[in-house]
Amino acid sequence: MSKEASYKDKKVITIGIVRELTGLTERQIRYYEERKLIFPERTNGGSRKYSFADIELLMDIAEKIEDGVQTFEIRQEMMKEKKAADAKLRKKMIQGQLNAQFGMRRI
Amino acid sequence: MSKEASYKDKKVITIGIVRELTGLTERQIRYYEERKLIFPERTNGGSRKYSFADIELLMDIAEKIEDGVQTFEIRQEMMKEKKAADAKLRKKMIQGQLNAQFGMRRI
DNA sequence: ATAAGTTTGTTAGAAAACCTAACATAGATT
DNA sequence: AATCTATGTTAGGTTTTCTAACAAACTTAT
Repeated sequence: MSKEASYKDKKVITIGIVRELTGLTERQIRYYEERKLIFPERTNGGSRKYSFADIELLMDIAEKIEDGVQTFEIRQEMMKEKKAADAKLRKKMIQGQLNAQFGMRRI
Repeated sequence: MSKEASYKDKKVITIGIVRELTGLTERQIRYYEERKLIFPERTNGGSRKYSFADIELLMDIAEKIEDGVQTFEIRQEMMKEKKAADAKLRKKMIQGQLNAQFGMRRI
């Protein structure tokens, strides 16, 4: 419902803090990136930067790993979810187009 | 209105990122701390950690500094604002107490 | 006008945080 | 049996942060 994702999605948190907040090791966090589950940005110097959303995602990942799910399965799930979300967004955008063209002309 | 300050108030951002987001130098950021305008937390190792709220505050401070306001004046303003906010909160808490005791007994 | 305070830059050296790459291992999968 | 997965550990190097000190340009107070 909201639009203000500014805090949640801004990549501003270094890996040490992510370690503290998630309880994961840096090794794990970097490995999940290697397995394309997570996509931090980088500083000019090359240090990783994460968002709060990333942290939540990492905690979800950790839970699944504990349940014995493998990283490539998690990745598949995530791609499915993303595909569904994208479809929903497309639909909404088309709705918006229609509204822009015809919305004001309702009798 | 809101209660979910979790993202905005969590101190998770290192000084380099704060520099990038605010345009201030690290020297300035540390100086404003010395003047008690801002209160970062610390990692175990001693590195400063800021919140998004801190960053917004720093940008307000920067604006005032540009307008020629001195740090101690800014501090005074801030203390006044805080005092007002505290009073408001106290009032609200007392309201809550009253509600807890008598709120259910409304006829 | 002199003294004192404010704000910021710069420098230096040390410590903390982060990086990649490689090797190791235990367990799961093929 | 061979491969893949997930994680630990180590090593060496780079980036980031820290404090402290000195300096300079300005402003405020005496």
